[in-house]
Amino acid sequence: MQKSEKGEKRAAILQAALELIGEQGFQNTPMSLIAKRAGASAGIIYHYFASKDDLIQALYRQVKSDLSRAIFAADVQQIPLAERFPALWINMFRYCATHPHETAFLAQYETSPTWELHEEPTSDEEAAYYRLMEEYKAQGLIKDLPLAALYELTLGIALKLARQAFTGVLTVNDATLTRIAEACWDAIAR
Amino acid sequence: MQKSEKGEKRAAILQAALELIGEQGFQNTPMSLIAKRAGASAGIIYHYFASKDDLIQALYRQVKSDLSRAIFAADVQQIPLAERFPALWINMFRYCATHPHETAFLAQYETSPTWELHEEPTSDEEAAYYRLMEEYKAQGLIKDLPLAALYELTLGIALKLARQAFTGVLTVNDATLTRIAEACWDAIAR
Amino acid sequence: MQKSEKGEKRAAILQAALELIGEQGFQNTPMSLIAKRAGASAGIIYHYFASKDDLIQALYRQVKSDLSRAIFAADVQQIPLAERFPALWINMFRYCATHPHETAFLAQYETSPTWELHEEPTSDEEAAYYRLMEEYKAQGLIKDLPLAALYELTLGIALKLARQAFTGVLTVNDATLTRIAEACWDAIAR
Amino acid sequence: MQKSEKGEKRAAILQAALELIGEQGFQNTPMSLIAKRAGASAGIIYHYFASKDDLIQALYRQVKSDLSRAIFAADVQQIPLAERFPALWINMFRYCATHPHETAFLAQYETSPTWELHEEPTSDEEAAYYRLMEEYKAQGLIKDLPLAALYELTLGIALKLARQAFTGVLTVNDATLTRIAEACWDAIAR
DNA sequence: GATGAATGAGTATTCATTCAT
DNA sequence: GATGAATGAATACTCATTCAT
Repeated sequence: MQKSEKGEKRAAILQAALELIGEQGFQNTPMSLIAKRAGASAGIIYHYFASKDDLIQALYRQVKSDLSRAIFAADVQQIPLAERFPALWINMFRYCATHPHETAFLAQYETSPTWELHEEPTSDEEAAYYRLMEEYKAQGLIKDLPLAALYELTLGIALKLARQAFTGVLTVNDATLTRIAEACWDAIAR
Repeated sequence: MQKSEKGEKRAAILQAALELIGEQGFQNTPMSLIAKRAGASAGIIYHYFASKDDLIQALYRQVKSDLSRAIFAADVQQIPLAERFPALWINMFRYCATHPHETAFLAQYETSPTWELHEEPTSDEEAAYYRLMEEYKAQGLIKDLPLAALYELTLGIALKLARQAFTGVLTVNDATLTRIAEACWDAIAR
Repeated sequence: MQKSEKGEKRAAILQAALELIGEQGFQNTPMSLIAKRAGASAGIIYHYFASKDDLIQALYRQVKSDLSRAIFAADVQQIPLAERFPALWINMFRYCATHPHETAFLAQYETSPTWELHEEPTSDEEAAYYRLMEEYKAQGLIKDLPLAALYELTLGIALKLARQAFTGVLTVNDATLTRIAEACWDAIAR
Repeated sequence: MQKSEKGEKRAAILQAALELIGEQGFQNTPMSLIAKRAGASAGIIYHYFASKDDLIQALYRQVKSDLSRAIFAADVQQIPLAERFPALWINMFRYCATHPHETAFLAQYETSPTWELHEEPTSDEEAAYYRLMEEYKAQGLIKDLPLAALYELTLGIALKLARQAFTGVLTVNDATLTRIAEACWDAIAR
C-alpha cells in the first residue's frame, strides 16, 4: 500500500454510500451494503465514522463542497460580471446532470426532516455565489430579494431540472437549456 | 363511536402518517407509531392498506389532490387570465406555508428514489394548471419552455420557499412575497 | 334458503379448509382465507367451530370417514373373502388418486406432531378393515403381524403411492397398479 | 468459546430447529425459539440462512444425507447381495426408531405441499440404494416395479413403522421386527 | 487497522379470535 | 345467524453497532 492510500478506504466508504443512497434512497441503504460496495468489512466503517448519521453528515459536507468547487471553477471568475450568471447556471446544470448520485443525495438530504439545514453557506465557494448576488444587487442589476429566494430561482432550479432530466421526466437540448438559463436570469433581473 | 365514522379510521391513519412523516421523515415513522397516533391498533392498518408502501402512495395521491383542489379554487377561475397567475402562485405559497406536513411529505416523496414519479398530472386540478400554461403560451404571453420547466419556475419555487419559510431559513412578509411572485412571472413571461 | 341448506355453510367451510390445506399446507391456510373460499365471513366460522384446531379435527374425522365409506363400499362386501383384498386396495388407491385434497390433508395431519393419533379406528368402516385382517389371520391366509404393520404394508402404501402419483414423482398404468396391489398382498400373505 | 467452534453455531441452529420441529411441528416452531435453544441471538440465524424456508431446506438436505450415511454404512456393503436387504431394512428401522426428531421432521417435510420433492436421490448413499434395487432386478430376484414403489414397500415402511413405534401406536420386539423385514422382502421378491 | 460473527432492539406484517351492528 | 372491522400478541426479518480475534 502506498501512502496515498491512506484515507482511501474512507473515501471508498463515502463513495459507496453516495451511490447507494443516490440509487436506492436512505431507507434502503444499510451500513452492511455500504461496506460491501466499498469493499470493506462492516466494522471498519466505525473506525472512520462515529455512526451512520455521522457518515451521512460527512458525505453531505463533501458533496456540497465538491459541487461548489465544480460550479465556481477558476475560469468562471474570469468572465465579466454581467455574463457570469449564465455560465454559472449552465455549470450547475451540467454538473448535476452528469452527477446523478450527488444530485439525488443532495435532494434527499435537504428535504428530510431528519437533518437540520444551516442558513450559512457550507463552503467558500457557496459563499462566493452569495457575494456575486450581493454584487449584482449593489449594481442594481437584480431585484432586491432574499438570498434564499435568489438561490432557489436560479441554482435551485438547475438542480431540480437536472434531476428531472435523468429521471426521464424532462428532456432538454442545448437550445432549451440556454433559454431556461435566461428565464432564470429574467426572474431575478431588475 | 358514531355511525358517521364510517371510513374515518382510514382517514385517521392517513392523517397520522402524514403528520409523522412530515415531522420525522419516512425512516423514523414506524407503522406502530402511525397506528397509535391514529388511535388504532397496529393490525388494522393492513385492513385498509396492503403495505407501508401502499399507504404512502395512497397518501401521496391524496395530498396531491388536496393541494390541487386548494390552489385551483373556484374563485381563481373567475380572475381574468392575465391576472390569474399571481393569484395562483400566492395560493400555492399560502397553502404550503400553512400546511407544513403536506409540504414536507411531498418534498420527501418526490425526492426519494424509492418511488417513480409520473409525468402525467395526477388530478384534474393539476391538469388545469398545465392547461393554463398552454393557454398562456398560445397567447404569446409566456416563453415556449417545457411544461416541467414552467412548473419548477413557478409553483415549484412556491413550495420550496414555503418549506424554507417554516424551517426558519427564510422569512418573508407580504410585500416580498408579491415581489417573488412577480419574479416567477418574469421568469416565464415573454 | 331451503331447509336443505341448513348445515351447508358448515360443509362449505370444511370443504374450503380441505382444499386450501391440501393445496397450500397448514401453515399457509389462515382462517380468513378459508372464510373467503367458503363464501362466508371471517366471524361465522366461529359459530360452527370453536377454534381453528376444532375445525381441523372435525375435518379430519370427516375425511377419514368419507374415505372409509368409499373404500368399503357395499359391493366390496359381496366379493369372496379371498379375492376381497385386491379390490379393496385398488379402491383405496383410486380414491386417493382422485381425491388429492383429502389425501394431502390426511398425510399432513397424520405426520404433524400437533395432533395426537388414536390407535382405535375412527369409523365403522375402518373397523371393518381390521376385522377383515383378523379374519384373514384366523384363516391362516396372512402373517401374524401387528395390525398397524398390516395397514402400512397395504392401504398405507396405496395412499402414499397415490400421493406420489399426483405429485408427479410416480406414473403408473393399470398393469403396474395391479402388480403393486399383488406385491402388497405378497407382503402380508402367508 | 473455543476455536474449534468454527461453524458450530450453524450446526447448533440446525440441531435446535430439528428438535423443535420434530417435537412441535413447523407451525409451532418460531425462529426465536430456535435461536434460544441454539443458545444464540435471534438475528444470527440470518447470518447463516437466508430465511426460515432456507433453514428448513438446508436441514432437510442434512437429515437426508445423515440418514443415508447411517443406513448404508460400510459394513452393509460387505454382506452378500442376497442377504443385504434385511440388514439394510433393519438399519433403517433402527436409525429411525432411535432418531425420532429426524424421522418426524422428514415425515413432515415430505408430506407438506410447501416444498417440492425431487425425484433424483439427494445423496450418494440414496443412489446406492437405487443401484442395489436395480441390481436385484437385473438378477431377477425382485419384481419389476417402479423404484418409487420399491422404496415405499421397503424403507418407506420402515420409517413409518418406526414413527408409530415411538408414537406409542405400535410396539415391536426383535422377532416381529425381523418378520416385518421379511414381509417387506416378500412384497418385492419375485 | 481490519474482519465478520454476534447482538438485540426494532419493524413490518400476519392472523386467530372477538364483538358491535 | 351473519358481517367484517378491530384487536393485539406473535412472528419473521432487519440493521446499527460492538467486539473478540
